[in-house]
Parts: sequence; C-alpha cells; structure tokens
Amino acid sequence: MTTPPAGSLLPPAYEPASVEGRIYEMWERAGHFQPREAADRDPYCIIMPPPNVTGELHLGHGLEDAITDALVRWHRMQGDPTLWLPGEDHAGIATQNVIERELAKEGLTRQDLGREKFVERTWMWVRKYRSRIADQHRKLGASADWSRSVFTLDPQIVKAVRATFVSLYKKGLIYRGLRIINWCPRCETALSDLEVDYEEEAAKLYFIRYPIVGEGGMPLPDYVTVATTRPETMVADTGVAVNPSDDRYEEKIGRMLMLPIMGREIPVVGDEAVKPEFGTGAVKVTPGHDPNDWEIGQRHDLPVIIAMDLQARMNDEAGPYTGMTSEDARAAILRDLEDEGFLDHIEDYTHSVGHCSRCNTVIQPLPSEQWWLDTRKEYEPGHSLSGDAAAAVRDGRIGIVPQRFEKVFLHWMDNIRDWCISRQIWWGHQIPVWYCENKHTVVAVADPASCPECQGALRQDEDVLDTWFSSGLAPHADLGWPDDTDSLRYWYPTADIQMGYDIMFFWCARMVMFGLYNMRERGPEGSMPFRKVLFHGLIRDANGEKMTKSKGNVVDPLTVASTYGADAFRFAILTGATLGADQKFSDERLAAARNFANKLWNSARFVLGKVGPREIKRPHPADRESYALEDRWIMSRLEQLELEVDSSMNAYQLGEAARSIEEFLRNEFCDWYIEMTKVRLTAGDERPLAVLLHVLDHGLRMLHPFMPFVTEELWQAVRERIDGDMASQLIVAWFPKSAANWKDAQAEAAMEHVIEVNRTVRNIRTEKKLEAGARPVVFLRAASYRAALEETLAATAFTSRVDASVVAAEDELPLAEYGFGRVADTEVAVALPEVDVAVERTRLEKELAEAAAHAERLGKQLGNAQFRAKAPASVISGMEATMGEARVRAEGLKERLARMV
RNA sequence: GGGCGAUUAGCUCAGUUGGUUAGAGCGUCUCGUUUACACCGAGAAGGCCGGGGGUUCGAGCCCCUCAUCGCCCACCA
Repeated sequence: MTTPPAGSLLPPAYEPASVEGRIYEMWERAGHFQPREAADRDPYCIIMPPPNVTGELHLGHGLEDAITDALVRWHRMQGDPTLWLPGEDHAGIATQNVIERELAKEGLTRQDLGREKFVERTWMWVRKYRSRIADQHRKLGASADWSRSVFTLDPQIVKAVRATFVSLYKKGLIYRGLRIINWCPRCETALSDLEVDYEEEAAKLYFIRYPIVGEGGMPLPDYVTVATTRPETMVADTGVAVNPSDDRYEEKIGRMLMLPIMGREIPVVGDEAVKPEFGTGAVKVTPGHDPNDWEIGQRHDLPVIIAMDLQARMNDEAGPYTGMTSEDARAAILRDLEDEGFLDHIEDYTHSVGHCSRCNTVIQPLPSEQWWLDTRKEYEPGHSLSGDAAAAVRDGRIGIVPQRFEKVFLHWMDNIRDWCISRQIWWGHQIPVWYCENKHTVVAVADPASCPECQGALRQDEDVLDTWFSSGLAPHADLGWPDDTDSLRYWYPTADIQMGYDIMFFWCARMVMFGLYNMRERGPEGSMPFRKVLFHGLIRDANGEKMTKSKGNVVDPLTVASTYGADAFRFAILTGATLGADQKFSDERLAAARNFANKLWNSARFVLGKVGPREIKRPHPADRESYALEDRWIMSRLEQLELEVDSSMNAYQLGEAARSIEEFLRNEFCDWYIEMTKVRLTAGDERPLAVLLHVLDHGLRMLHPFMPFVTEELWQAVRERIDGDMASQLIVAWFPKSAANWKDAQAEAAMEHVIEVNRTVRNIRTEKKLEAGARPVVFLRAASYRAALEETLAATAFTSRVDASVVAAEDELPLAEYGFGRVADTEVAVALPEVDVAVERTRLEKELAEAAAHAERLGKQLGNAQFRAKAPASVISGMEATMGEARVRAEGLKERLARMV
C-alpha cells in the first residue's frame, strides 16, 4: 500500500479508481472483515442472501450490499463483534438451465452426458463463478467475512439438509404423495406453488355440447353444454359436474353423457364446487389435467386419465390427436367439434395462466407422485412449522421492517399449503431416501451401504430438493448445525437479515420455520433465525419499468461503480427510496452522489491543507467559552447530527441517516463553517483548525458505513493530524455518539440569525444587480443579536463581499441610496449606486404584509385558550418568540415605509 | 374476490410518536474564475402535500370516502 498523500497533495478531484482497490485490500489484509468475538458485547451477525451461483450481481444485489454493509460497518464501528456471513446458492433449476444451454451450444443434452458427468460439469462452472461473485461484492466494498463463505452444496450444508429431511420425515411432516402438481414441460420438473407466475391472458371460452345418453347407450337429441378454456383436455374428461342445487340440471345428475369425438360415456355428477352462474353452470371434469377437477374426481370416484406426456404432448390416451403438441391438438379438436356440430359457440375470455418462473413456459397441472412437506401438521402438541413461525412474528420475537409486511407474512403463513419439495432435476441436494429391491425404504443422513432390513442393494431416490429447502436452513446451517459448533453457539440467533420483499415467502418464511424447528431445543427466544428482517424494494429503470434481460434495461452495478465510484453508487441507491419501497434508478442521482463524494474530498483537502504536517488536539468542551460563535455552533450542530444519526440507524432508517449527514456536511459545514473560518485562518488565528479537523473526523466516521472508500482514504490522512488515540483504520474506528457536551441552543440561534442576515445581504446584492466585484457599505442595525453580528462581522464581510459594520438599535440608518432588509430585529442596509423608490416601496409593502400576517396568525393561535391549555410549553414559548420577532419586523418595516415618503 | 402501497416543487424522492413560515438533490433563471471543490459558489423562481369530508386548540402526518397508478394473495371451468 502506498502512503496516503498529505492533505495539500491530494488531487483536486476524488478518483475512485485509484483508491477503491487499494483501500479494500488494506482492510482485507488487516483481517477486519473477520469478527473479533468478545464476551462483553452482543454479537452482530447477518447472513447474506446467497446470490445464484451462475449469475452476475445485479442492482438488487448492489442495494443489498449497500444496506448490509452499512449496518455491518456501523455495528463494527461501535465495537460489536460483527460477522457478515456471505455465500452463494446452487440455484437448482436456474443453474441447470444455464448449463443445459451451454451444452446445447455444443449440440448436447444433459442426457447425452448422464447425471454424473453433468453434475461434474456444473461444478466446474460453480468454481469459476463463485470467486467471480465474491469479487463483485468486493468491488462494491462489502466487508463480509469471505473466509467463511458458504455454498449451499458444501458438505456441511448437505449434512444439515439431510438431517432436517430425516427429522421431518420421522415426524411425519415429510411424506410422499400423489397430487396434481405444477409441471413445467420445458424444465421437466415439478414446481412449488410459489414458482408459478400467473399472468392475465386474453383467451377464448369454448362452449361444447355433450349429448345425453339414453337407455341402451343411444345418444338423445338433448345435451349438456359445458364451457372450457382448454378444449384439448376433453380427451381426458371422465365426467361433467353441475351444482346439485341448480334447477336446470337437477334431473341430469346421474345420467350419462357421450363424450364427443372420443365416444366415451361419462357421468353427470353434482358437486358444490361448481358455480351455477359461471358459463353454462356445467363443467367438464378432467381430473388428470386440472387441480379443481382432480378434487371433484376424488369426491365422485371418477377415473383419472392423463392424456399428455411430460413434454406436454398428447399421448396415446388422446386417440386421434396422439403425438400432437397441446396447441395443435386444441386446433384439431376444435375443428373436429365444429365439423360434427358439437361446438356451440365461442366467447372472448380473460383469465390468468400459470408460467414457470424460471423459463416462462406454460405450466401443466399433472397428477404426480412427489415429496411434500406438511407445515401445518403438529410435530408435537401445540407445535407446527407454520404455526410456530406465525407465532414468532405475531408476538414480536421476530420483527419485520417495514412493519406493514408483517400482515403479508402472516396471511401467507396462516393459509400455507403443503410444500412440494421434490424436483426432477439433477443439480441439487439429492433426496436422502433409498429403496431396495424388496421395497424397503431407508431414510438417512449418511449414505447407507445396504438395506438394513434385507441387506439388499439400494438405489437412491432420483429427485433433488427444492433449492429453497437448503437456503431455508441458512442461519443455523451456515453456522455449523447440526453440529454443536462454537460459531452456532456464539452467533445464533443472528441479529438482522435483509432481502427483497419478493422473496419473503420463498426464503424468509422457510428460514423462520426451519430455524424454529431445528433449533427448538433452545426455546422460543434462542431458536429464532434472526431478530429483525428488513425488506427492501425492487430497483426499476428510470421509467419505472422492471429490469429484465429481455427488455435490455438491466444495469450492471459494477459498470455504475466504475463510472461514478462504488461510494456514489451505494449512496445513491441507499438514499434513493425508503426501505421497502421500489425505486427508480437514474444517472442523475448517481451524478449527485459522485459530486457529494467529491465535495467531501475537497472539504478534506481544504482542512488538511490548512492543518499541514502536525498533530492537533481535539477541541475540549471545558474550553467552550474560548471558542468563537461559529465554532460553538458547528460543534453543537455536529452533536445534534450524531443524535439524529444514532436514532435513524437504530430505527433502520439508513437512507435518512445518510441524507442527514450529507445535508450537514454540505449545507452547514462546507457552505458556512468552512467559509467563515477562512477569514480567521488568513488572519493567523489557528483556533478553528481543531474544530475543522474534529468535525471532518466525525463526519467521515459517520459517513463511513455509506461511503466506505472515500472516507477511509481521507481518514488515513486525518488520523495523522489528530493528537490522541486513533485506530489504524476507519473501518474499526469508533462511531461518534453524542455526549451532549457541546449542546448550545444560544449559539445555534445566534448563528442561524447571522446566516439569515448574510442571506439577506446577498439577496439585496443580487436583486439590486450590484456588480460582482463591488464591496458595498453595509450597516447592520442590531438589537438582540448585536454581539453575534459583531463577532462574525469579518466573516460576513468576507463571505458576502461587503464592507459591513454593526450599529446600535437606537442609531438611525441612512434613508436614501440603500437597499433594506430585515431579519427578526436586525435591520440590514446595503449601499446602492441608485435606488428606485417605487420598487423599493412595493417590496417593503409586500414584506410587511407577510410579516404582519405571520404575526397575526401566531397571535390568533396564542390567544386561543384551548391551545394554551393543551399545547406543550416549549411550543408555546417558541411561538411567542417567533411572534415577537415577526411583530418587531413588521414594526420596523412600517417605520421604514413611513420615513420613505 | 380479498389485501397492501403510492399520490408532497418541472423531475426523483425525504418528511419516525400531530406542534412555530413543508425539505433535499437534480433541473430552470440571474450572477460569479472570493486563495477546497466548475463533480463549484451566491441568489431567485417554483408546493391550497391527489379530491372531498371528519377528529383536534392545531393535520402532509390520525379517521372516513372517492379518484388515478402500482403490487401481492386467491383452486377466475
């Protein structure tokens, strides 16, 4: 590492590219990302939502890094033992799809390779991408403990997954069952309900006549008309259902219908699930291809016919349509129905169609034998996975930020259904179940050598588990469970966790259920996976559109970071919206954040340049009286900021904290304090140096969680200039916490006044179009703030470029050739080359009206007995003071107008 | 069919228990090379806080209602 340059040698603009890599390496080499465990402080642990291992980091990950790193750095700086535990997710279907696409480029399928070779090949990818993802996090400044990075297929996690499976199986919560499932014909696997995205689509509702069969199997001229959106499934119809209370069909129940084309007889059944008002009130029942029909079929013992194969092609149950795709079959069937006069009519219809969330293929509901997790079943009296999870949130053991998501979480948890956990893919945790030739089933954590019952050879279940089954174990599994490790004992329950609200059910819900269950020996408090979960919003493009590869509007966070700097990126994305709300991502915000970083850089350049190569003691509150008004003001304001930042951070209002620091540094420190010190420094008064350095130091400390690189780079120079105990690096320096030693309401009020007076002077300068280089004579006729104005007179003269003097309240101000203004009870007169009396009068009159109205408004409220009785004293006294000032101001304006003639 | 969110300056957004004249950044206009910064500075313009009603001494904030936009959930043949 090169030695940081002295202040005066800093380049005039902040260059992130020349700083970030070096600084990150410095932190990492010093081992600051690895926690220092300490007994006397509560540990702070946060688990990173593991990105998909084959993916690139996107803006959402960038936001997550910004949020998490801010929290982590803040805690670390407060001396908490802090662990940010990173990882990557094997992302079963997503990764398998990527590898299959790669194979396709070589003209291969996964079947060509076979399972073993395919998995091997996928591992090669994983090894390549894992380090790449970690590097991307590093570029953004993430201070995660890479030495502990966890991959969801690590042996440790395999053990945890199997232990969980075995335990839940033994409790009877995991079972194998035949149900209608969501089948993706492209991925060729079952999906959970969550992995199906529904989209509204314009479609048709087809009305088809099913003739009634008379005695002896002869079709009658009468028929029942059914309505369907999927006519191709009629080849698998095994009944028609009507509502038993529907008068129209009362006598049809029990009769047989002739299934057109197929020529099969199917019964009419009465079922409450049928809504008489929909369509014709009669529904064709296809238990093999529709979840509702499956239920109806079960209730009426209807046979199940499956007429499609696993690629959604019609199979030999489909008679003449065998081999067709479902689309072709639909067209053919409609044509045939039409020809034979069975098609009654067609209506336009809009309904939602399920699509695979991974490949967008239309989902086919199919009956299939799958592994399920029953989250509602009690595994011991009074305890179920979902019941315990809901209770933890309901009674506040797990807090949700923002709180409104609590309702969403609970609603889902209270209405949860069995989770289909098996997938027919190769990449993932293979289900730890083995079968022998004698139909014995072995469920075990360790691979069994042979069947324990008959010593027969075993064959493992081919399926793998839903990826979220393993990520759902993250908090305890990443820390070593099922082993009783030191890490698990020390860091569990973790403190906070953060994720997009879009994965609340996928991830958060599962972690809560699994954590509470697997760690249940620790009791209700000790078993929680985390105490607070933060849900952030989604990043959209500048037009508010969702970023997707197909739209081509995806923004790469690393490109942004290299253009504007990682700090600017983090600052912009963190202050762009409130937690939980979506945000639009725009270049303007980035540029503003970059400019702020540069502003900070230059303010430090100024301070360091003035301090030069020496060490200075911090200002001491005991010497407060020896400091100038602006010194006491900025110190008081700094403390106030520290209080605000502390409370914002504690309330997880990260953006608010960052914004308030920026506002302070920009608008108070740079715009006023630094400018005001210039006169004194030029005059050889060095007292402001300690204050400049101290405020800069605290500002950098507070800003560090948000802009780690530029603050660390600057602080490396600052720490050399401060006489006292200083950490070697800002990343582990203490975070400012106000002790209220410099609180000074009077100084704040006085400085506010001085600032307003300066603004008034400058305003007059501009309004009267005084030449930029002119130094007009200015009189400040002061009353209450005379001392303050006198003390800051030189600064006023310098920063507002005037020749100023303070005169007493009883002194007369000159009447002509001056522009006038008023701030509270201070009157401002700026000498002008010429004055337009009429214009001046109009302006004064307007101002008078405003002041009078303000005073009257306040007077009215203060005169209200109810208000006086109920409002807090501080509000009343504040209002009285303000009203007094407004009155004095109005009086002065009146007087001036009277004398203007 | 339920539920949630948003609506504040031209734009993007803050505004945490209701309290004195509602803020920031960007943009716009005017001026400016004052010894940190033109990735800058000074000044200005710009808001009946979506509409209506209510509670209160007092509402951007609480309640009701309407409107527009967006999202989530739900077995919408």
